[in-house]
Amino acid sequence: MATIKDIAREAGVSLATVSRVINHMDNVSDEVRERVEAVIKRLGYNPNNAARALVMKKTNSIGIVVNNLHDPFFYDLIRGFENGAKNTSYNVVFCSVLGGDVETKERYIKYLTNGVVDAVVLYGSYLSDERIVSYLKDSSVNFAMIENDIPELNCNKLLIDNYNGSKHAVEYLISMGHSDIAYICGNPNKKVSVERLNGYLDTMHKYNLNISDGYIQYTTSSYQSGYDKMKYLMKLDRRPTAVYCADDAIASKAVTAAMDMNLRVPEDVSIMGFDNQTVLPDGYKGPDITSMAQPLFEIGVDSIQLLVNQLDNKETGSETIRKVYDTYLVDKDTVKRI
Amino acid sequence: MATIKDIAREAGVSLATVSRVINHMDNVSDEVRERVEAVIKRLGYNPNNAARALVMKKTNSIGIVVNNLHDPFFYDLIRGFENGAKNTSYNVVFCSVLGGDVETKERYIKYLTNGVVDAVVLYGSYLSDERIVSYLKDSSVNFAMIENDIPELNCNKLLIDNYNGSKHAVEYLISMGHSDIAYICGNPNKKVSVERLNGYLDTMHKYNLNISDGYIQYTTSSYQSGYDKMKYLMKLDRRPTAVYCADDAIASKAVTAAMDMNLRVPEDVSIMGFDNQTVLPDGYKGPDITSMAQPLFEIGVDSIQLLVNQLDNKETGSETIRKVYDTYLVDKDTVKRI
DNA sequence: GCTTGTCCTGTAAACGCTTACATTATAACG
DNA sequence: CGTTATAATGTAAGCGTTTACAGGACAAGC
Repeated sequence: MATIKDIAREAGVSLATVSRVINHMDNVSDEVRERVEAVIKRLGYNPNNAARALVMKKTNSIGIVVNNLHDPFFYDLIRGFENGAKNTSYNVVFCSVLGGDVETKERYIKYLTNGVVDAVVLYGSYLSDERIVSYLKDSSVNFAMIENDIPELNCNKLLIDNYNGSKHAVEYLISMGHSDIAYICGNPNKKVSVERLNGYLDTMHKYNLNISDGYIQYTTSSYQSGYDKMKYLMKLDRRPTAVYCADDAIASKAVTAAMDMNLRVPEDVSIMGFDNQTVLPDGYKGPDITSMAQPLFEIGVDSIQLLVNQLDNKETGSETIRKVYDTYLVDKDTVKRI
Repeated sequence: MATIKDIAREAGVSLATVSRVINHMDNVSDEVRERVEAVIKRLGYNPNNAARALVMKKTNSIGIVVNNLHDPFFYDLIRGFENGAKNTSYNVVFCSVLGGDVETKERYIKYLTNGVVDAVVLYGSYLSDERIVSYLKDSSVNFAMIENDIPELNCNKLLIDNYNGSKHAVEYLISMGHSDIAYICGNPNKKVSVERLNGYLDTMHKYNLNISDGYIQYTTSSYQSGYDKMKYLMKLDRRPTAVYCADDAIASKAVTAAMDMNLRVPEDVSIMGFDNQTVLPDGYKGPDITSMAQPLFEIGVDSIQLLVNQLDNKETGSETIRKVYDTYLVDKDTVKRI
């Protein structure tokens, strides 16, 4: 690989002059500029980013860390990131933490934040790990956390109003005439699950609706056990007329379970989900699921552009933002009025 | 951010000693090691990767460049990359080129290959762009190209046998009693489309089957126009009994089109795809598509591990490999014997 | 006691770049 | 013609590491 030194020698100028040409500074004579550019072209020179990052303390890139990049849930979010980065001068790199493994997560965060990127977007549950939070707390790179409101962390936050989303969902079911509404909860250790659960509980209470025995089911791993929980619900003496699920992955399993029991959705049972996940794995073939949508595309775009703005305007860059996004109902084919 | 110099000062040792401790070299006395480690912990020190990369000419990371990371087509491939990287010491970063834009692609490749990663995996069509090929030709980082066989490029290649896959698909349809077999082709400027088309043509000829007028349709953008092409085919005087599609995105549109015309799949018309794409966008609700599967997960794993091996064994690392992967038939629900 | 070897530690150069500062050449001005 | 401003270029330090080499302390062997 040719270095700036090679260019300087070949062109008969100093290192500084070559650097000036590379960085398009205007205090170089046309004659010298052309000579240097010719040599750069001839030798196929490209500046070394590590060296640049070292001296400039700036990499012009942004990192994104998510838990299982392959998960179709990220479809809109990734599109958001891609579009947010378009027309900026920043390179965006994605890192995937397979299975959400904490060691790997920590490794990637440290890797990125030490001379590789200028800012990082984090998605996923980081609450559980004290080490990561305390590391982030005194890191000097800019952060944006999506869907994770860690009080002791003073960084940019892009959050979803899960509680009110849940409330909205339940109220919609009620408005459609349902009162026997069951709930299949996600992993109860996650904050998001608790928020959605609380939205369900509070709304049921608010409208004086009874939550019969067994109406609240907890999935262990969201995708798989939703199927069994749904079958359980459908066998209850007082069978719910509507089942609200903590996310669409669960809801899709619930629909499949109902169909496998020869129940029609939504004629025999209404089902609602959360996330409005347009891409579902495993060849789901039920009706499109009525769901509370998160504006993931918008959040993806916003998080990148927010960081770019902060990086480019160093003075205002110190103040972090906290934005809560509303969910919205997307009415499809799994809820019927009774 | 604390630097090695701060640690050295605080611990009362030289820079070299700190470096030795960081890199777990054994020629440091226990007493000094502990002292240095304590300071490192106290100051929350982490080594700067840019500085390291500069002096070591090694980043311990691998880059991946694909064309639209959000595309569900990449589901298995990404899982492959993730799993291939697991248990290695390399960090893997993904870069997405939105819309396959050539400028962006070049930018990302140059970014990665100049001091950011040690090796790069490329997926997608790079044939079209001379600049990128010639850049790659005299780059010093290791490359692995997936699904793109560029003769003048001496790098690792992981290829799909599209021709024989297509042959296999058509022979299967023939074995199921079909002889009026139409083909919906993908973008004919792509090599992969040509290979699959040739597989279809040669197999039809081999079995002396007539390709009626209009039986070969070309989609412009694979996802959208497949729908219209299918409708066109279904209106032909000599309506094909089977339609073989260049990929599953097209096939899913074809199935939808057939269903919208009140044709049953596979009772009224058989449809085959290519790629065995398990995750389809847009709430596809037809039957699971019989398709030729690419071993994308395996290719993902292999490409990372191949590069890791080459990087770790510098002596054998010079010889590049070229591996052609066979596709395999996955029989689902869109082909019927007649 | 001197040499030799071993173990630990320090010194300083190097990686490839940017940039503050110095220097030189040239033009402008009285 | 001397002074001064302006523009173009060069010199050298520094970014945070690693590592070849040197040096010192100490034990072992003669």
